[in-house]
Amino acid sequence: MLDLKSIMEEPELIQEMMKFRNVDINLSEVIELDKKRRDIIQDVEALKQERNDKSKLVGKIKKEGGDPSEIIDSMGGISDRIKAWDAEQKEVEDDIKSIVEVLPNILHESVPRSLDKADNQVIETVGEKPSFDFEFKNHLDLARELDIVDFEAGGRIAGNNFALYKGLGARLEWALLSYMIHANSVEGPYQFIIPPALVNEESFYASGQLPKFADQAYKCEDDDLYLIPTSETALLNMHREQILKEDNLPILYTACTPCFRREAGTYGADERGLIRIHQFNKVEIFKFTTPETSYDELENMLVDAQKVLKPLGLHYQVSLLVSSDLGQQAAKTYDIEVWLPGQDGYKEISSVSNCEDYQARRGNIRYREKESKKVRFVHTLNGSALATPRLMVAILEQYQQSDGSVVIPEAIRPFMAGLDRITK
RNA sequence: GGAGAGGUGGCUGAGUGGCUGAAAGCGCUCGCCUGCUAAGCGAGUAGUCGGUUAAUACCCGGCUCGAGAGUUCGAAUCUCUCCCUCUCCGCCA
Repeated sequence: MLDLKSIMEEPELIQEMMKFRNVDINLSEVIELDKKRRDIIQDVEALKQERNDKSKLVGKIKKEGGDPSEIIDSMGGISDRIKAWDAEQKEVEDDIKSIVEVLPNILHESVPRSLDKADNQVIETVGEKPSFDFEFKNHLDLARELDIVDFEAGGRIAGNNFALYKGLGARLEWALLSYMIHANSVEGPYQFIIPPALVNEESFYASGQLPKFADQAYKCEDDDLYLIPTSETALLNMHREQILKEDNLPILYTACTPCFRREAGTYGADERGLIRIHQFNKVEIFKFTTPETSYDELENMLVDAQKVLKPLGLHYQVSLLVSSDLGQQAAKTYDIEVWLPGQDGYKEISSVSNCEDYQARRGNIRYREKESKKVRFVHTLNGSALATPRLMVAILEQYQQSDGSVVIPEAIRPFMAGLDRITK
């Protein structure tokens, strides 16, 4: 959620940013509504003051044994009038909120402004494209031949675009998750969390999923709970409605959860198999920081995500996303894209973002500044480190051998009882 | 799911209609004192919105004691609904 005050102060600037985020908005309506809101507040507060003053007087007169009925008579209907104004105020505030809450975050100054995703800037390339001196296979063929992923069974159990890992496939999946958790929380500084995979409406709102992206979520109607699309949704809300101590910041968490996405209307022909499925596992890293440090922490986070990826020896690149490619919550995002031979392209395997105070404001997550003792919104950052289905695709495709087997990256072997290869 | 208890400031915890935005303690901050990383003394210490302002400094006012609705001139205190936590029982991985 954007800050209403900054909208009032510099609407042109924000409108301009929204334009580069593909959002056409005229903020003059919000400004009008806010003016109306202030007018109402002033009127209703004058009435409330009168009510309070007179009520106090009644108490005083009664205590002194007098007769307050004259004053009580003079207050006829004042509470009803207040009630009416209160309702109107709420209406105006709801109108403002309904406009502002669906606006995306502001842009950090370092974010390239473009409406064309092709302008994403590759800032780093690691490793090289593997070259095969045989006819290489895509992950679908490999998985079928090695019998490690069963889409048919997944479809039978749940539906289309649900995957089922099997045998060594399941073990590889589990090993990857263990490896990543280990990298983040044993070798890295993140505290390991296993949060609920279902969250309530408040949590879903705070993370930015509601109201705009309700149609992308699986909802349990009977309980008003939502299946998380990422553990970010859960981790953010660990501190919802709290005031943290500056001394405790930054707070660093890593979590491993299944992620659930309806992906309504997003499936393309090039995204069959494990590229885009309704349920997948992901290891997330998350930070609560002060505003002053959040961009340094973002850079650190990008390094941390690569610390997980690099030892796997995969070829990948890092991109700085342009304005129009950012998610709603993000003010700045780096994507890590791994090379997938079967796609003849790079696919996002991690996305590292600074959401600044966008989510903190929605979830009312604040901290007390040590010096000034003032209460301020924290900044929140999230990143994947990493998402497994695509990681598995990358390993299968990049590590495939001419005989159809797949070599397991060395870093993963300790998590697979030393197994070094998946064969038929 | 059933029975009972409870949800108050950073924390613990008083408070059953006006003198309570809230005792006391802890914690924290500042000052004083003390020949030493202790103790003592004093003061301060919720958030948010609006007005005012150069000011996110004062000052004035509104709101907030789990959430919402109600009774009343007036509600942390009374009534209703909902949510959550704890204890016991039941059920179940």
